[in-house]
Amino acid sequence: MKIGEIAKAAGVTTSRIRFYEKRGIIAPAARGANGYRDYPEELVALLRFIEQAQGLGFTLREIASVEVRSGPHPISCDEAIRLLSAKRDAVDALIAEAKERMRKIDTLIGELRENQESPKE
Amino acid sequence: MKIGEIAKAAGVTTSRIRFYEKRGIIAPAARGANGYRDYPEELVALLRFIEQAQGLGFTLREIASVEVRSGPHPISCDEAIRLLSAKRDAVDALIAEAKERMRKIDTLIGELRENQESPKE
DNA sequence: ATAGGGCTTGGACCTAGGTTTAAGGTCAAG
DNA sequence: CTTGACCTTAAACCTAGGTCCAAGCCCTAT
Repeated sequence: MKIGEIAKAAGVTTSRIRFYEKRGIIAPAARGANGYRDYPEELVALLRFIEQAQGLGFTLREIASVEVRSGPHPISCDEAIRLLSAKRDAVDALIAEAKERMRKIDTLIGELRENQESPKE
Repeated sequence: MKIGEIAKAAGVTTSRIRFYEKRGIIAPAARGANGYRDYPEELVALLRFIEQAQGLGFTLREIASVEVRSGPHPISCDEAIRLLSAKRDAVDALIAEAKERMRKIDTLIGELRENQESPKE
């Protein structure tokens, strides 16, 4: 598959694919006789995985550290589980913080509303 | 308070404070006769709030939209409630997003563990 | 064979959020 | 009065994650 085809199939831009290759997030593509990049269809899954991982808050660096070493089946090792667990904890902490902040905001809103109802103080 | 003092008190760098001022995240500081920035102690709390908000995933732009207006000209009670409510909704959305993120992470971890138990297919 | 797309490269540019640096002014202590 | 710590500015630089562009090749259809 040419770069445009795989980009379309995976729903990413061609420039992004080349960017990923340049940064080592994906392996350099094989080249046809004309110099065009030639991709196996499996790369579609990988590109989707990268997007998914980014959506989960992973940096490209983190993704590369998992993906590059483990080849075509990227998400299948202890390390991936370790990284995901760490990320899970981080997201959990984020939620706790956000809830605390919301509680504070709610308190503040409540106070303001009271102020409004009894403007005299 | 001079910039170094307030920076230390708030646990941020002086360059960051100047950067915030330049970007309009905080109001321009008063200046002493020597041209030095002179800060009220309340700014410590604001700087801490900015860090907190960033920790919750808010961009500086979003933070500025609330902060700048609550600075020089005190906003009305109504407007404060409106802004806070918008913020509340944003935090709420963030929490929802984070929960979804965690759900996906848990799913992935589950799949990986299954993969581990039944190795190659 | 000529037009149009798609491909190649490198490098410039972009937003976000800062840090670092250069060149200089100020202040308090010794 | 000199030293060192602190302040001022603008501008350059940085990482992350990309996009855009120019100049030029390749392929396919008409």
